Amino acid sequence: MDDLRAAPPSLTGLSTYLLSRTGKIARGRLAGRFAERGLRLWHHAVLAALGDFGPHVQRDLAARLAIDPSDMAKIVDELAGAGSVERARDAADRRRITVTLTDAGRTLLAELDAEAAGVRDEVLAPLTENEREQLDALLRKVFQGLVTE
Amino acid sequence: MDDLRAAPPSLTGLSTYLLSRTGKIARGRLAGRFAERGLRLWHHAVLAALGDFGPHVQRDLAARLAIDPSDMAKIVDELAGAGSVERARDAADRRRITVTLTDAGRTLLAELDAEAAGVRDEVLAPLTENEREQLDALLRKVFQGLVTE
DNA sequence: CAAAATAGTGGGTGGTCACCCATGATAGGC
DNA sequence: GCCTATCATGGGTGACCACCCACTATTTTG
Repeated sequence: MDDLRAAPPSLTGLSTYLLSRTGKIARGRLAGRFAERGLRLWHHAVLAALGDFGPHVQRDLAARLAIDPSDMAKIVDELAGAGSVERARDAADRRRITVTLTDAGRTLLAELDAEAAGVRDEVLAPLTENEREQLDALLRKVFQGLVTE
Repeated sequence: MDDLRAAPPSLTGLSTYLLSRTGKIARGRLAGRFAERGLRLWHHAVLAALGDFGPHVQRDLAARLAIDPSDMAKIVDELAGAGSVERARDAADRRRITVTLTDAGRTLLAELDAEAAGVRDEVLAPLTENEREQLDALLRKVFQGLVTE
């Protein structure tokens, strides 16, 4: 138990510490898998947003994901370079660029989704199906509280 | 609902995504509070380890918290500068440095623990007492699975 | 039509983080 | 006693991240 490697109980006794640690490990694992493809988590988030909501004006994409428009430009640029998304000037307002998922992007998104599901299953392995649903419901409640503050 | 700010459901549908996000927010809030005191999360972790397990040889402290010994040296140096810990050469093995919590350090630790508990209460505000215990039990199970892999 | 606001982009900054190596001091094995 | 391993430490690196500013092109406002 106290094998010189055990984390301090006064930390592990905090739900938020466990939340942090487990969340960080989960994120790290997924980031690791994405890195093998030369991708980062933001790439997945952008593709997911396009998959879920359809084409976006680039600025709206940044707003939705709460990221700096300048950073979004770089991410979209990388995705476009890989052929996962297409950029098109808006005819009505030529300042705007509409970002659309390509077929290749949709395929990539499906693969990344599968990776994410894989990591989730790994991380939640100790839980029964019923417990996973409980955890999900609780986390959703907490998350909802945080984003609507 | 879809107000251009909503996160992609294919992400929020992943428990690990919620885990990541909520964990990151919780960690960020606590880091913010600590930053006002010129401290970082590692400072708290070190103090907590000393509080829970008593004095440590510096190297063991690093091993316990899974941090690079070189980084631990810097953190301990900062804590010693603030008078929160004391460093003493081990008489038996003069290469080793034993780190001990001072009274001031113990006081600081109590304050940081209180901050951490405050953030936990903030983050878990949407949950009932019973739900918090459920969440804690589930997280502990997941965490246990991850660290004993 | 001039002035102000907006979109995308390039470039840079400061901070954290996890490393890794070199060095000097000390201990232990043989 | 000599060689090797271990400890603490200083210094540096590379990745990532969240920002922020300046500039150009374009649209909207008045």
